Formats: sequence, C-alpha cells, structure tokens
Amino acid sequence: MPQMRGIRQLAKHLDISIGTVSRALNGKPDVNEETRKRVLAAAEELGYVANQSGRSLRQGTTNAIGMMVESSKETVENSDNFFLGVTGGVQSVLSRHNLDLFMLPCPNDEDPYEYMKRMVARQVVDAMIISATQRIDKRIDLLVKAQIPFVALGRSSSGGDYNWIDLDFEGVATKAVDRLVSKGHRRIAVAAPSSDINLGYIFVDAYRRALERHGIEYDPSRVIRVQSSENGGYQAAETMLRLEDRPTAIILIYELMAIGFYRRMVEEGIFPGRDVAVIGFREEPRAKFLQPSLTRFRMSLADLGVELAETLLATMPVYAAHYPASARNTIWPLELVPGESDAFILKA
Amino acid sequence: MPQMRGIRQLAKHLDISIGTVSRALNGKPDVNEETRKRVLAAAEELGYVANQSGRSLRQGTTNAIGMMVESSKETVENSDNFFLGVTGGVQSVLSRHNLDLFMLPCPNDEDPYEYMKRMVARQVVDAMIISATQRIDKRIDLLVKAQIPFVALGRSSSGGDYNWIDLDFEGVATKAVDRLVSKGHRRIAVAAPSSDINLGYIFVDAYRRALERHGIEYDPSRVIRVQSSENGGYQAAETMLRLEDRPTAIILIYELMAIGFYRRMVEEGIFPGRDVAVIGFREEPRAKFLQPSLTRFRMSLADLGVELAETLLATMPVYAAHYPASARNTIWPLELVPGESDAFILKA
DNA sequence: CTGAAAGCGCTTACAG
DNA sequence: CTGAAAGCGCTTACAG
Repeated sequence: MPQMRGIRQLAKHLDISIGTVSRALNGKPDVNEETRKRVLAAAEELGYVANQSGRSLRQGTTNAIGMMVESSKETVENSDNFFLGVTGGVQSVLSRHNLDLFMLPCPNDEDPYEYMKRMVARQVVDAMIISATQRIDKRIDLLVKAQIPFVALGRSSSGGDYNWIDLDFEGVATKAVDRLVSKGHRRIAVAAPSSDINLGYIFVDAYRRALERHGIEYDPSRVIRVQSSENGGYQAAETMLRLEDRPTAIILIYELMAIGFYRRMVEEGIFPGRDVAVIGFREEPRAKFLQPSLTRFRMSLADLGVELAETLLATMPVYAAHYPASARNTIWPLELVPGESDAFILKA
Repeated sequence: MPQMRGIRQLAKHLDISIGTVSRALNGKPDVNEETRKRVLAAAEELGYVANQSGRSLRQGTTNAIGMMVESSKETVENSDNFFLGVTGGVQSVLSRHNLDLFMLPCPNDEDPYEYMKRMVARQVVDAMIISATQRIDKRIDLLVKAQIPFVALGRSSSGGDYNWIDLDFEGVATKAVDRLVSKGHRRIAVAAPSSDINLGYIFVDAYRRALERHGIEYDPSRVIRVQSSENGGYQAAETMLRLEDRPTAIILIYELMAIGFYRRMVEEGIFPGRDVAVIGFREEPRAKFLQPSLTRFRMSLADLGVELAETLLATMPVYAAHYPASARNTIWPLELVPGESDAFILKA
C-alpha cells in the first residue's frame, strides 16, 4: 500500500473521515468539540497544513493577494524600500482574514501587461495590488474585464471607475508653490519624471494651477523632464543653469534628485538654502541627511499599506461586509517638513 | 447547461479532447503539428492559460520559486533595494524554465520560522531562497527535513551541508585591515551589527585574524555592536569617541552607518578622511554621495541573483542536469572602491 | 496521433 | 454530528 499523505493520512491516524477532519480544521460549526480538539491537536503534532492547490481548486480561491512590483534597474537603483515598507501595513490587514501576500516581481525583460495577463490567467492570486500606473494603463482594463478585484496605487485615465489610492500630488504642489512664493520666489521650476508615469502629469497640472492662483505666468521651459534618479537631479540642475531668467527655486518630484541637484549646484558655487531654494518630495532615508536639510513631505508607509488593503478587501464580495466604509478612491495626504533648503527669503 | 471554463471550454471550441489540448499546450511530441498550431492559436485568441491549482495538484509541482524576505521596520528603513536588485538576476535564470518567482514577505508579527513552516506545508512554491540567516537558524533544519530544495543567502551553523552563497566578508575584512595598516593605522575599530545575524560573527573573526597577521593585538572593546542603520553609525561614533586609546580608523559593516558616523564625528570637529579613516561595506546608493567619498566595496546584485538561481536549480532533480557545474557553496567576491575617507597617511 | 478515464488533495452539499 | 461521494481543472498513463 502506498503511503498516504495529506488529509487522508491525518484522517486515518484519527480514524475518522476526511470530511470531518476538513470541517474541524476549517472551523465549521457542525463538529463535536471533542472531535475538533483531537483533530487540531493531531494536525499540530504532525505538522499538517492543507495543500493550497487542493483547496484552491475546490474553493475557487487561493487565499492570496498579489502585489505586482517592477524590478527594472531604474526602479531598483532609484527607489528606496517603498514597497517593502507598504507590505507591513497590507499584511496587518490581510492576516485578519488568513490571506497571504505574495509580491510578484515583473521580470525586466517581460512586458508588465503580459506578465499580469499570465498571472491573472493562472489564477495564482485572488486579487491584485498594482502600482506605477501609467497614464494609459492596459493592465487596469484587463483587470476590470477579467473581474479580478484590485486596487491601484496611482491614478490613471484607463479603466473608468476603479479603486485607487494616490498620493496627494496636488497638495504637495500647492503647498510647495505657496511656500516658495511666500519666501519671495516668482521663478519656480519643477523637475518631473520623463517617463509616462501618471503622477508627472498630475503634479505639473497642480503646479500650474498654483502658479496661476498667485498670478504667476506658467512657463513650460521651467518644467524640466529628467530621470527619477540622483543623476536626473544633476541633469535638472544643468538644465536650470542654462535657462534664461534662471529660476530661483525648484521643486523636485523625486527626492533622490536632490542629491544630484545639490552636487551640480555646489560645483557651480551656487548653494542650496542660500542661493537657490529646493523642495523635495517624499521624505526618504537616502536624502534625509543632506546638508542643508531638505524641505520635504512626510507620510506613513505602514498606514498607506493598511488603506490599500482595506480598499482592496472592500471590493471583494467575501470581505466587503467588514469594510463598509472604505472609500473607493483616496488621496493620501503628506505633511510638509520644513528644512533649511528653502528657508531663506529671496531679496527682491 | 452551465458555462464551461478552462481547458474544457477550449477543447469544446476546437472540437477535440482536453487531453490533446493539454498535450499540445505543453509541447508534448506526440501531437500532430497541425493540431498543435490550431490549439496554440485558439489559446492565444481566447487568452487561455492553464489554471495553476489544477496543474499543481496533478503534477505535484507549482512551477514557482519563493524568495522569503523580512519586512521588519529595521529591514525596511535601513536596507536599500537589495532584494529587488537580486530578483532581476534570479528571474533571468528561472524564466529559462518557465518558473516564476514569488517574493514571500514575512509579516512583522509572525515568527520567520512559523511563517516558513506554513508556506512549506501549503506547498505554494517548489523551492525557496532564504536570506538574513541567523547563526542558529531553524528554518534551515526545517527545509532540510522537509526535503524542500533551497538556497540560503548567508551561512549558518545550522543544517549541515546545505547550499549557500555568502558575501566574502573575510575578503572585505582582510582588504580593509590591510589597507588601513598600509596607511599607518594600528588602532582599528569595527562597527558590527548587534543582532544575531551570522555575518557579524564571520566578519569579526576575519578582522581579528587580519589584525593578528599584522602583529596587532585584538582588542574586544574596539568591536562596537550597534544597529545596522544610520543611527547605529551615530552610536558607533559616540562609543568610539569615548574609548581609551581612541582608534584612528573604523570599518563599518553596513554602509548606511557611514552617514550617522560622519555626522557625529563632524559634530565633534573630527573630519573623516582627515582625522579619522573610514571604510564602508557594500556600495549602496544612499551612501554613494557622502563627502568625502567613502572607500567601499562593490558587487553586482544581478550577477548574485543569477548565481543564487543556478545554485538552487542545481539542487532540484528536474533541473539539475542543466547546471552540472554549479557550486554548492560560493563566496561572493566584492571589489574595493577607493574613496577619500581613508586616503590620508596617519602621522606616527 | 487521439480520446476516455483516472486521480492529484481538498471542501462541501447531501444523506443519515 | 459524521461519513460517503462528487467534483474543482488539470496532466498523463493507457488503449486504440
């Protein structure tokens, strides 16, 4: 006789049927308490945990949530542990429902859309968290069409009415412009990512409106498109140095740009916080120690993770009842942390 | 009649049996080429991809490799995108065999051992990549016992003869000590992690041996145990300042420590690269822009990922034949990148 | 070369 | 409260 495994073996060991074992393990009410105790004890002792494929096939659900991340060279070198920071918060919510989180890194040589299509078709997860949304993002249309519950970290023009959370780029742009204007600046540049990532558009729009509120004319040459990296910041400084009517202040959409920006300016004898005002975006460890300290915006990654997970679960029929009040769309606030990089008053 | 799905629907659509569809899709040889073409075309058109649970259950294999990562606050704040950097290389190897990589983040409030046990029992992946190995690491014993193929990034005393790759801490310690001694230093401190992570022990051992080779007595008070963080570097400087016979040089096991170390020293009017020599460990973006530039060690994360994946596959019976020459244990070299932080010659 | 059938490990109506 | 049986979607001997 072949060796039995899994639930069959456990049932044999206990001399009861596999159905009862399953019901006991899954907390079904119609099980004798004495029986349940025996089953749980034996499972613990033998280290039995239900095979996920068996469960998934039968239940049509994997009890896992996927978080797609991209591991391109640019992402790796130029972002900090943003995603790992968010996972903590996400998991704290998922664990309430015995859901696991898998991070799904899209291979560099695979198109993110194709990768997602494959993951969806294979049904390795019940729902998805996606990020780095593009202005036009086919992934969103795919998920909507395939009726896979999902939440996006980032807005997009695609997909119509779907669930997203996005950082408050408008708020950041507005606060940054207001602050710089209050310090006497009128010629304010912005360094925005050169990729098609949606946040670039949103940010620049808000920056433009903020300028207009202050009666400052929008000058497209002051929107400097560069890579979201230290080197991009260096390039942005280079470009800014060559502008006619050189701006006296700059807002950097990615904080990491600040490192390269500082460097290029100092090379030129122009000192941030004295000769040029700089505001960064998200507080991140790498730029936290810049001298002079950077004015920047702060947020809690863990809290963002919680919000992401709750928004997602609210869209999944099985869990929706637990999260009735969850917003479908959230603008995630950031708090301004004043530094020395823009503290001076510009002389008129 | 209920709507059919999956392979059944596809077979119906093509008016052939599901067995033939399966064989065609899986590249089995005994399929008419004409039939195969029709099947592939139809699958592409209808977006059919085999349900993973069905496959896994039947085949006893998930075609996925798991990479366990920890997302504790300390890991998140104080490491860069190390893991995401490695995944690129890992995936480039896995994709040759149509294997997917899932990152499995261990929740903060769950014991890594329990988490791993659960993942292993559920059989969500065929094999594992683990990291952050402890000196005694129960996970390794578990994987060995459960006969799950795995590779560890980091050595451990546990588990006997298993597969691992580890950074060349000995080489780093030796090169760093040699270099400092050649610049005239005799009182050399080291800042090591306070956790039980295995690399701390390996590093300190090698440091000790290197000192002895130069006829320098080992002084335990010069091994400063701190958190692997910027703040830890600050603490290390604090401790060093208070030592009798204050060291003239320090080796920081985590590069990020350099930021805090510099800061504390400058507060005291002691300038790295002039009054105190500093050598960091792995080149990482956050510390790359320190002034004066830090002497540090460089490695390729992508290549390390490739090596990890090949070592892992070499232990999996199905793939072993492709990787006959893979070493079971590898010491991964790092290259010294000279900076200005230790360039001066110490006056006797 | 193709089809019919068994069975991977589980959960869940259903019968008792 | 428990057991026997069906069936989730697939792959793979086996028969033809």
